[in-house]
Amino acid sequence: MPELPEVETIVRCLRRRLVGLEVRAVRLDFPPIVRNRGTSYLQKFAGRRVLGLRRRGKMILLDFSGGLTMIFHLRMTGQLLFGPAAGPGDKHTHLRISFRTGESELRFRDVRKFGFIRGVRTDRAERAPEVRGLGPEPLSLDLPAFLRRLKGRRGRLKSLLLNQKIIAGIGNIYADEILFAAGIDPRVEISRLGSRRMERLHSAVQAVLDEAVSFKGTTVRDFRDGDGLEGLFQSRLRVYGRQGEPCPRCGALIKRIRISGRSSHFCPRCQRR
DNA sequence: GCCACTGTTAGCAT
DNA sequence: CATGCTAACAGTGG
Repeated sequence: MPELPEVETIVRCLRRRLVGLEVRAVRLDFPPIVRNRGTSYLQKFAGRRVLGLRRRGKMILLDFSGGLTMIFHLRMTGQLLFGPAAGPGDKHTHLRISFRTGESELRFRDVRKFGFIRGVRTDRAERAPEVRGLGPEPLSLDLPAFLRRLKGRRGRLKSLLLNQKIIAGIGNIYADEILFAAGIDPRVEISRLGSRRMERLHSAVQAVLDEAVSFKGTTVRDFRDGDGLEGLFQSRLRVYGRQGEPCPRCGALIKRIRISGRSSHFCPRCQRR
């Protein structure tokens, strides 16, 4: 669930809470979420200060003094929460980091356990296996660079938007919203897109993601920011989850179909092949 | 109880 | 290499 706007929201929230804090202890309750070969790697973070937080696609990079970085991916149900340490916590909290000042701790929760953590040297963070293959950031991608990324690709447009190697950070919700904003059918073959529609697509990517970030992301079910608060964008969704409701533009009923295994929502009248 | 469904992506097949 | 399908897990709703 956390796509670019949700991850950006978490990063901005936690930056205010964590920067400057010194780690007291790292406790790991479910070792398989750590991708390092030895899970004891995370113990190296004790005694270090948080220098900053970054986002890359849907990944969160937490930089510590001494040149170490903790990389998080929340996948579908992961949460990164900062708050008062509460006893043993619930069974879905897999990692907790306590700090020398204050009673609050940072917790990594993940009901489905798809998310992961990897500790790396900061100077090698970009080369971590999960970060290395990511495409560029959509919000700093100008039109010519965007067109070059799409050139020579095949398949359905929606699958391309979801491909993190082409552009990093777009997931199922925003792919649908972007295609609605651009007025393009999600099933369209990429090769059939003319330059007019490529331009519309490019501006829709930026407009939708920008707006979703300003509304602090979308909470369908699990998403929370670093303080545990829900996003505000769910009421602004135009098509995602709105099958059977009238299109906000033309009134036709929103359809829901399956495209390469993912549910896809679109307006059959506004969005053209 | 059982089955279908869920926002991601690694790994495998084609 | 590029693209497409599925499993990994746990919970929810019909």
